[in-house]
Amino acid sequence: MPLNSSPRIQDVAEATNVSIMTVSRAMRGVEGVSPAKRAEILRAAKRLGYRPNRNAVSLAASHSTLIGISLPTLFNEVFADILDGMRRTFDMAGFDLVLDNSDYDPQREEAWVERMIDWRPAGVVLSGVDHSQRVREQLRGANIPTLEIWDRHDDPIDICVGVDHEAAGVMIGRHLASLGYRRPAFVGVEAGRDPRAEKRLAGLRRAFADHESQVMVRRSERHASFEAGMNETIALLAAPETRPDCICYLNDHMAFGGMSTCEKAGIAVPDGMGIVGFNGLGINAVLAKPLTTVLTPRLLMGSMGARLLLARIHGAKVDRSVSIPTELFPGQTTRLQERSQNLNQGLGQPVR
Amino acid sequence: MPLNSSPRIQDVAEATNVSIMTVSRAMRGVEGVSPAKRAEILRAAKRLGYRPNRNAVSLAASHSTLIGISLPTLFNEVFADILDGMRRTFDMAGFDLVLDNSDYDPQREEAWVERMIDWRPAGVVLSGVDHSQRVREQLRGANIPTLEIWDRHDDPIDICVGVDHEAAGVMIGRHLASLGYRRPAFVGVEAGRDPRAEKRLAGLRRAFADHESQVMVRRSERHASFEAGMNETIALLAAPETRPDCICYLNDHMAFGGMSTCEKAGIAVPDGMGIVGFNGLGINAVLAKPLTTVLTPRLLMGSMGARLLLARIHGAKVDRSVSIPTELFPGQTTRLQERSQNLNQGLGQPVR
DNA sequence: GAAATCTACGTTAGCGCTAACGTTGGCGTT
DNA sequence: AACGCCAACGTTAGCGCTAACGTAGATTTC
Repeated sequence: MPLNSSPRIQDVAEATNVSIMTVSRAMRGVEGVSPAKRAEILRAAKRLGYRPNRNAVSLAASHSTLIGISLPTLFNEVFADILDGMRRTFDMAGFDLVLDNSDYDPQREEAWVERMIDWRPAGVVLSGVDHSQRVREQLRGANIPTLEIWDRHDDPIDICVGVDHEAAGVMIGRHLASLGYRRPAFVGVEAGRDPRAEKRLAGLRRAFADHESQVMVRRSERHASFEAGMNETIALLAAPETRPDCICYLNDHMAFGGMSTCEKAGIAVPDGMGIVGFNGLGINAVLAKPLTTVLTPRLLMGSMGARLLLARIHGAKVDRSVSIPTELFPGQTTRLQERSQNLNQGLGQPVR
Repeated sequence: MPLNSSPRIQDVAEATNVSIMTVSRAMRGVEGVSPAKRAEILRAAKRLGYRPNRNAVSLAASHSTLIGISLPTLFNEVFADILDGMRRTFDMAGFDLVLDNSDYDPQREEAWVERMIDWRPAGVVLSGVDHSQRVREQLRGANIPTLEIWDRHDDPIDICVGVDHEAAGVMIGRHLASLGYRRPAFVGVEAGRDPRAEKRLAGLRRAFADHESQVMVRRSERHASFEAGMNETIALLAAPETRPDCICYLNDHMAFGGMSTCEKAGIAVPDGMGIVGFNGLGINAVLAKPLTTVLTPRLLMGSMGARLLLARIHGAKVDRSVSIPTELFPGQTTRLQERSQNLNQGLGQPVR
């Protein structure tokens, strides 16, 4: 063994007087080695500090133990949670994670998928289900187990685990409508930058269509932050005649920014204005007035997705599309119960 | 070329009637190929959809284009920022990132470093400078370019880029002392879980030693969250006789939890209690009463670290240890100027 | 008790690429 | 004309490992 170079399988073979194939079998726990010899080989390997070169293993096996993961961003607690949920599972199974952040840019994702395939990864994880045709073709063509996570779809590239965002939007809309809100607004980011948010907006519109209410929409050109929530809310409040009576935000951070803005402007939350966030982020646990939001079980989604992808990698038959239920969390930023329309109009007559 | 298998260099060589070595040179942009032939080869490669198998490249070259990155967690905005700062730089240079989260556990880090070395990575990034002796030996022994980021050290494993946390602690302490605070407290997490925080505490103690003030310390057993900040603050306020007059938190999130707790308890911030966070996190931009905190340029640190590591990988001579300056941000959670001790004691005499 | 079977190995032939060195032919030099 | 030189290729020998097949001796089968 040359100086300053790690030991190879050959070195272990020589140290134990067996062929390198026997060492290979012993190291991998494959059958065909007597228990005594296996123990001796493992001891020698440990003594010499031998560890298989993963590049060589990957080449010989025609695929690596890398899992490629593409998420839009890690600034978003949602994706950090999902990643964490997956990490433990993949780690325990001996896979290493190659991470990319697409910054919500499909072209970046496409370029990265191509590069990732060059590693012959054991699997690939993409966020959401909206991907370029080329990405779909490449992954299917290369026959790489692929998990789409966070959103759901009836025809995933391979398998998917996620939330039904349109249904969540409907749930929010019905809740608001049942509390008597009738002038809804939605604050998100530029169309295409977050397809999930657009689906929730579609659900919201569907729910309010029953009440013949239009949904006002504002989209920030920046990312979905506290500040963006403030700015768009200021814009929504500018014209009193078109002022909404409730605002649904893309997430809790924006919603918090929006709520602060309303209160600074002297608008009472939840009576003058209903505020709804999304995701149930950490911040909500310490707000004096917790946000009404939708809880999304992200860690669970991550670990479930990872386990499913592992099963798929090992050739098991798994569900193609798994839907994760969400839950509406009624905070103090929406009314507790319907405020009578009549009272609202000052008629002074109780309804019912 | 077999069905359902990607083209190899051989296929391109046959399509263009040259040896595979010429294709290899053309693809890599290495000299020794005429411009005409190079163009023809690249055209054929594109047409066939040929892309070099990275596992084979890595094996033949005896090292991969992977960069291993170990961060404690991504829930912490700090590390998400640092990662993002590095990502762009590495991405543009054609490196792929293998990510691990150690959860602040040195043993996990050690195990991961060992596994990472099996990939013969082009470089490794670790967070902080506190690593087991074995990690240091392994990385130095394998001669892998290694960047330690976020903290600084005079004898890094290889190179380091970070903040001088003890100096930051001193800066905070002097600021508080200059404003007349004399009963400081520090709220962090269990010792060993965040060595940087301990260094800041040491700096804080050093600054207050000049005023013969002891620093009260509380450490949460949970992670540095809003809630943990609340809980430890409640504990600090429990005994009125030992109540501090200012509290430094491990980060802005904890500080926000602490500030909310004080105000709920009827303690005026900043007069009755000074509150200092750390890092200048996103939340601070939207708080009604911005926290006094220390701004740490994390994106800059990430991209600078990445550029330095790249230079190191390419064999350039670089500084072993780079210190990044921090800046104290005076928010509204510490007094604006010294409140006279005399006035404080009701003597009614102006000082000086 | 001879054939069939099994256990515990070894041998051969790659996986797909690159470093290092070899070869060829055209060109300038004297 | 003889030589050296260089650009533009090709050839050889791996990188470190595994799949697939081969084989010797022990064990079982009927």
